[in-house]
Order: sequence, then C-alpha cells, then structure tokens
Amino acid sequence: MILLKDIAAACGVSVATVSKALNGHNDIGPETRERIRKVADNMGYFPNSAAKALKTNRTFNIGVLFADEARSGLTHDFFATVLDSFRRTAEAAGFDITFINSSHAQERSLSYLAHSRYRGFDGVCIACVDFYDPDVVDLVRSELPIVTIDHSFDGKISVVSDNVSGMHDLLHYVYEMGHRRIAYIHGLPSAVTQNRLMSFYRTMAELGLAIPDEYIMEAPYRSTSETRDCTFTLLDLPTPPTCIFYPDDFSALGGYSALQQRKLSVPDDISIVGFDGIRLSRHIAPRLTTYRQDMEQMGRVAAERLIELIEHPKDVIQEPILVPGSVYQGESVARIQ
Amino acid sequence: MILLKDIAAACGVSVATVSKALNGHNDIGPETRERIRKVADNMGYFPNSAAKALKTNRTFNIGVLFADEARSGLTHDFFATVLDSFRRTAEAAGFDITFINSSHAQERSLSYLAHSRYRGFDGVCIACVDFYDPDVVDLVRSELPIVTIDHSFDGKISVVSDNVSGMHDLLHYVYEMGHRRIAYIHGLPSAVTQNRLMSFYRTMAELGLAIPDEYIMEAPYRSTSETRDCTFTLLDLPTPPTCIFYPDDFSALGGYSALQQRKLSVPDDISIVGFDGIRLSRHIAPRLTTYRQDMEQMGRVAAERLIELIEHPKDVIQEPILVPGSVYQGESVARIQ
DNA sequence: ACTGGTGTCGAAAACGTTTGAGACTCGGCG
DNA sequence: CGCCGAGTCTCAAACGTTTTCGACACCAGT
Repeated sequence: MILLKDIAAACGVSVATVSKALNGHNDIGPETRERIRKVADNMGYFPNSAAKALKTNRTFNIGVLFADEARSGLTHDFFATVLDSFRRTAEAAGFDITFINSSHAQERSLSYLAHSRYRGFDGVCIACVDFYDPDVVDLVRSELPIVTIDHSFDGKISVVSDNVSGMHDLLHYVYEMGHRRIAYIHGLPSAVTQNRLMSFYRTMAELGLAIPDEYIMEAPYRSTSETRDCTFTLLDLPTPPTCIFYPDDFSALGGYSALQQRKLSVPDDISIVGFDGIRLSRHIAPRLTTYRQDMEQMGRVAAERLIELIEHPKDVIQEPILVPGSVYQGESVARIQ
Repeated sequence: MILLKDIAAACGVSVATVSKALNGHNDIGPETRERIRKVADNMGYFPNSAAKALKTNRTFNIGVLFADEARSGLTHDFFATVLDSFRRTAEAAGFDITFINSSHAQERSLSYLAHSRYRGFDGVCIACVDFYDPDVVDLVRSELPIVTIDHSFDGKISVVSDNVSGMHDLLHYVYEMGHRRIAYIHGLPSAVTQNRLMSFYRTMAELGLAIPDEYIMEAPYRSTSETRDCTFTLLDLPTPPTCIFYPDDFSALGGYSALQQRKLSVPDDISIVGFDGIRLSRHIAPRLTTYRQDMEQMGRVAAERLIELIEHPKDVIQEPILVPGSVYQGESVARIQ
C-alpha cells in the first residue's frame, strides 16, 4: 500500500504538497503538480477512502434502501431496472452504491438511519419499501440528502412515474380499440395504486363508460395465482369484460394462464393490459400491451438530482419529479366491433 | 454526532476505557462495562466506520462485481436472485455490500482492483462478468479474499451450480417421457456452456441417442428473438425434434413464441425445456420444465465461505463448491408414444 | 514486609489524509 | 531601498478510533 508519504519522499516535497497537488489546489506550482501526479501514477497510488472520509466527512458513497418485502428485493424487475440505471449514473459521477440494512451483527441492530450515519453516506435513495414503516420515516425525516422512488414526501425529492396519465392513456387506447366493458384488477393499497385507481375512475367517467362493481378487483402486485383466480371470476360473470387491466406486467401472466386453461385466446377472446413495461412484456407471446415506464430515466434522474442535492444543498428545490412513460401497443388487445 | 469522548466524559472514564468496554475487551470491570454500554445506548452512540476502518484495516464491507454486460446487470434474474441471497447472509453477519466499478470520476478511472483497495473491501464476490477480462483476472489474482460464482479459478473459492448433472438429469427425464429426437440450442461459449454441452453429448451417448448436427444450435443467453429463429429452423427440418432444449428459461420464451406463431401447441406438438428455474418459469402457461438451480443456496454458501475466508484465512481450503439443483417437472414436456 | 500476580484503568501514539496558517522567495512598485 | 503582494511550499493540528504499555491498587503467599 503506497502512501502520500512515499510520494512525498520520492519527489522531495512534503505530504501536504502532494495532497494538494493531487487534489488540484491552486497554491502548487504547475510543474511540481505535474511531476507529483506523474510519480503518483507510476507508483500506482490511490488514496485511502477511510482516511479521506474521516477528514472530509465525505464518503462518496450513496446508501440505497431496497427492502426485502417478500424476498423480492433485487428480483423485482421494475426496481432492479431503475436501480441499475441509478447505479450507473451515480458511479459515473464518482459515487459508490452500498445497500442500507438494519442487521449489523453486533447484537443490537442498527436502524436504517443509524446505519446510514455509521457508514457516513453522502446521500440516500429509497425505493421498493413500506413507506409507512417508522424506521423508514425516521430516515426520510433526517437531515440526510434523500431521494425516494415511486412515493412522495413533503419537501423531499421524489421520482415517480406518471401513473395518472399512464392509466389515462392506456384507457384511451383501449377505448379506441373499441372496448367498452373494461375490468381492472388493481394492486394492494399504496400511493401508486391510489393514483392509478383514481385515474381509472376519472377516465372511465370522462369516456362515459359504466363500471360495474364486479369489474373492480384487487390482487397483490407480481402475483400470478391471485390474478388467475380473479380472471376466472371475471370470466364467469353474466356479462364478462372484453378487456382486463392487471396490476402489473408480471401479474398479467396470471391472465394469460387463466385464459389458456379455458382454451381461450389472447386477444381474440379477451384482451389483456399490463402496467410497467418490464422486459418480459415484450418477450411473451402475444406481446403484452402495457404502459412502459421509463425506468432508465427514473434511475438516472433520481441519481442526478440526489447528487445535485449533495453538492449544492441550497440550490435545489426539493419536489416530486414526474417521469412520463408511453403506451406500448403490444398484441394483447384486440380491435373489436 | 456523538463520540467516544462524550461517553467518556459522561461516565467519568477515559476514551480508551469506553472503546474497550464497547468492544468487549476483558480488561474492563464488568460493572463499568455495563455502565458504559448503558450510557452509550442512551446517548444513541454508534461508531464512525471510517475512523474504525482507518485504525483496524477492516471495513466490514464486501465488494460485489456484477458487470453490466449488455445492461443486464441487476435485471439478470438468475444472478439477481443469487446476489439477493448473498446479500442477506452477508448482512446478517454484519457485512455491508458495495458494488465494485471502474468509473470513479477523478478523470483517470480505477481498475476493479484499485477500486477495491481504495474502498478497503474485506472481501470480494464476482459474478456475471466476462471472466477473461484482464481487469477481472487482476482482481482474482490479487491477495484479497475472493469468491466467484458460476466460474472457477485455481486456488479460489467458487460456487457453481451442477450443470453437468443438471443436463444429465434433464435428459434422462425427457428420455423417460419417451423423447428420442432431442435438439439443444446452447448458449454462447463460456465455462457454463461447455459443461452443459459436454454433459449433453455424454448423456445422449449414454442413452444411445443420435445427435444430428442440425440439432445443435447456438444462441445468446436470455435472448428470445434468436432462439425464436432457431426454433423455426428446427421445425423446418425434414425430421424435426420432438423436444428442444434452450439456453435458459428466459430464452425458452422464444420457443413458446415461435410455436404460437405456427399455431402449434406446447407441449402437444413440441416439448420445450429450459435451464435455471427462475421465477418466471413457474408462472407462464404451460409451466416450463427446467433444471431449477438452488440460487438461494448458492448466494448463501458464497457469502458464508467468503466470510470464513476473511475471518480465518488459514483454515479454509479454497476450492470449487458444487451446488446441486433439481429437475422441475413443469407442463412443457409431453409424454409421447 | 516484600514479592509477584491479577484485575482495572489511562496516556499517548498511531492509522492516512486534509487544510489553514504561516514561511520563504522573488519581482515590481513607490 | 524598503515594502507589498503573489506565488509556492511546509508545519502541524485535526478527524475518531484502537491498542500497546505502563500505572496503580489490591490481595495472596512467603
């Protein structure tokens, strides 16, 4: 492990000079700076992040909270994609990504906030968690720079996809395709669910369409068995819908499965609509019609804004950022009449 | 931010004593230790990881290299699941997980190894990368405790799933179901591919089955369009196979899609076999017959062994660990004759 | 009474870096 | 000639821990 001291010795200058030269301070002569840098490179020097962090109170490390609701932390396609994009932008800006957790062996476990302070994260990104968990709220309310994904808190930056226009646009598309009897199996209660559901009701009213009570059902996100059952129920109705909206793309597979079991075909017998636009939706047959959220942009914007907030806490206004998506016209919605 | 110093003042002892009490050294009186611990808890103390790391050369941080081949880093279902399990075990043992990357803003980018040293990782886990990348090889050959996943290096711990018996068992199952004309679309060259392919040839020979050259094809992992094309080619053969093996579960979707386009049914007209056992395979219709790798165990074992290696470098023999899986009998293979 | 051991505790150095306050040199200007 | 400012560079303290070594007290055994 080679240190500032070694470079100083090799160059015949003091450690302070080396440090300043490497950090680009302007009270070092241009030629000595270059000489020092050259030597440092040759010796394969890199700083010790711990020492640097200790002195500067900056770790260039961002904590990511990605809780394991039902073990689907990283395997949650939507969030994994967002996170991946977040990570790439953060890394390009020189930040590393570390997961926040509350384990931490030494008997008494740390809270998310304590863990974040312990590691000295410069900022924190929260996604895919129970936002009502007091431990999460503590973290959000702390003084740390924070950005949340798919959920908004007052006075904090959040990046949310445009669920309202998403549902609006999808419904309009389906309407254009001639559908009038539209059912919606929505996800379990959450801010996201509320927005979509609200938009569903409003848009249906706007289109002058009736919504029989039996057309509104509920199922967990990313579950296929439950949406499968819901689908059967809908099919058995006296007047079944011609099109069914599912909580998300993955759970729409439950619809495919139910229909196939009844020897019905998508979309000829019934049309299916998802939400998310995960990779899968474009690879199943027939391709799923869905609202494609711009996960890449969500992750990127989240990282960009968070870093801005870290670097210039005063200049950035903390408010929700809406990321628009677009209707993906797959093959799962039939034109009827 | 509350420090050792503050606790020391509050307790009327020295910082040294507080440090030792909190770390459980045995040269501190039991009653003072308890007193100090209580006060520390009340004041909400937690250590400063940077200072601790600086002194002890231990970060309790594990680096994970998960490269972005084709942007599918975290969205790679198989590796995401393994990583998630790895992460849970590591965190339970008090280790944090940080991604290794080679960006690092300050103009000249760090190598993976340099980055790992910069952050002072106690150990490193490598998965889902090009193992022939010289930068990766550098990292592997370093003095750091390392575990690799799905690829073995001499003298290093690696956790690999049992591709050989996986292919063997799958073939036997399909044989039992009456299939004799079996095609294999294998993945692009890699250690994993080689093992599976080798096992395929050997087991077919063992079963006394012929393998027409046209039955062996190649397609990238996790691609559906290419496997779709391959499927068409196979179907158009004078004597098409009755069963097709795909590189992995996801790419098997290409098979489903091709068959549906030809108005053929799975498995009545043709049988389909995947490899991996990702979540998806159990949720599509008909359910995919595949070899289910025990990703949870792979991640857990990788973490356990790595931590062992970190804690007791001398006691652990570094060698590959084979994790067995099991044939998952879905609905995509028909019994024939 | 002296020795040796044991059990508690504290002083201080060290880890590798950053940074403000000064020190020195050298021109240029009044 | 003296002074000032600009340009370079160094000193030394500091960040929050851990850890070695020694100090001190107390007790048992001789």
